[in-house]
Amino acid sequence: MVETTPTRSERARQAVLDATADLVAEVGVERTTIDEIANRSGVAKTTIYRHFASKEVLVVEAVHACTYIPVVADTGSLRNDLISCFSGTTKASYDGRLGNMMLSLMDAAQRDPELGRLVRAQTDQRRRFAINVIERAVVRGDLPADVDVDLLVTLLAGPLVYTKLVRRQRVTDELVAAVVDTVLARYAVPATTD
Amino acid sequence: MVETTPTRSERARQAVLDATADLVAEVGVERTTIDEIANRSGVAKTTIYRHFASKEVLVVEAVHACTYIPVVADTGSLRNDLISCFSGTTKASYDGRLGNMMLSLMDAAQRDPELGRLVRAQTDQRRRFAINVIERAVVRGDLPADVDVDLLVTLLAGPLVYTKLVRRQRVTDELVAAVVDTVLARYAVPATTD
DNA sequence: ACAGAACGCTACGAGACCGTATCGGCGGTA
DNA sequence: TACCGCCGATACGGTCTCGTAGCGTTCTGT
Repeated sequence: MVETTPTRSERARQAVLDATADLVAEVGVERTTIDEIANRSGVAKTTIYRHFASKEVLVVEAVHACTYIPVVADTGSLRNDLISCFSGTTKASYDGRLGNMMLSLMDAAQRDPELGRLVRAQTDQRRRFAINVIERAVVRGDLPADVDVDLLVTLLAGPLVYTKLVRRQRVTDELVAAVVDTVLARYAVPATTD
Repeated sequence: MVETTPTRSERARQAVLDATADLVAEVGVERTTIDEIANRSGVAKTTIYRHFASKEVLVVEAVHACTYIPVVADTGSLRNDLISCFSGTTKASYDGRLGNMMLSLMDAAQRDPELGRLVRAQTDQRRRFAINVIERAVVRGDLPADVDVDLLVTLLAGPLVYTKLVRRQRVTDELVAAVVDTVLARYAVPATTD
C-alpha cells in the first residue's frame, strides 16, 4: 500500500464515494439523490457523472468501498473463536454507516441485481468466517464430524442479526457470548465453560 | 361478524387497500405510487384521495389490514407449542404478501414514525406468542423459573427471521424443529425428543 | 322516479430528480 | 509562461409523482 499523493481527480472521486455512503446510511438507497451527493461532497454534479455512469453504479461502488474485513482470531478454542468472529463481524457490520444502510440495502437488492450480488457476497463472506472457525473445530474434534455447519452458522448469526435489524437493539458482547454458549451446548463436548 | 353487503364506497376502499398491499409487496413502499394503485384497483385517483388523506396514511392502513393473527396451540408440550408457534408465525408472516414487504417496511419504518410503530407492534405481537408459550412451560416446571425469556425468544426467532429476510430462503418445518430442539437442549429438562 | 352522494375521467400546477450542455476557471506540466 | 485537462456553476429538457379542480356519470336510498 504505497501512499501516493492523490490527484485532484482521485480526491473528487473519493469525496463523492464518501458522501454517497453517508447519504445511503442516513436516508436509504432510494432517497439518495445525485444533487444531494453533490452538495455534501462539494463535487459538482457534472463531475460526478464524469466519474460514474449512473446513480446505481455509484451506489454499488460506494457501498462496496465501505465493506471491510474483520480479523478473526484462531485461539484453538471454539467458543473463543466464535465469540471473536461474531463480535468482529458485528462491529464491522453493524456499527456506523454499514449498519445503518443494511435494511435499505437488502430492500433495494430485491430489485437491483447488482446490489443483490453485492449483498449476497457480503453475507456469504460473513458466514465463511464462521464456517472456517467451525471446520477448524471439527478437525480438532471439538465438534462431531457430521455437524450441520450451515444450520449452526444460522443458529449463531440469526439471533444477532435479528437483534440488530428487526429489534433495533445493540448487539452486546454479552449477547454474543450467550448465543454462542446456548448453541454450543447442543453440539459441543462437555465444556469447561462455566 | 355479520356479513353485510358492502356499499359502493366500501368496495372501492377495499379495492384500494388490496391493490396497495399488492404493490407494496411487489415494489416496496417507496416505489408504490398512487397512480399505479389507481390502475390496479380500478379506482380513480380522485376517489383514493377521498378515502385517504395521503400516501403514507394509505400505506399504513393497507399494511395494517393484511396483518392477521396466527393460532398457537396449547398442547402442554413445550417443544410442540414452540414449533406450532413459530410455524404459524412463519406462515402468517413470511409467505405471501406480508413476507415480501417486510424488508421494505422495516426500511421505511426507519424514517416514518407511523410505520415504525406499526412494525414494532407487529414484532412485539409475534414475540408475545412465544413468550406466552414459554411462560406456560415455566409454570409447568418444564423450564427453570429464572430463564431469560427475552433471550430465549431471540434465540428462537432470530435464525428463522434471518433465514427468510437475509438469506432469502424458505423457512421449512424442519428448520423450525431444528432451531427449537437446539435451543431447548440448553434449558429444558432432559427431553424424550429423540 | 328522483335527489343527493359517490365515483370516473381528464387535466393541471408544483416540485423533485435525472442526466446533459455550455462555458468559464483553476491546476499541473513542458 | 502557455497550454491542455479536469473541475465548478448554471441552466435546461424530460420524466415522474403528488395532490387538486372541474364536470359528467352512476349508484343508492326513499
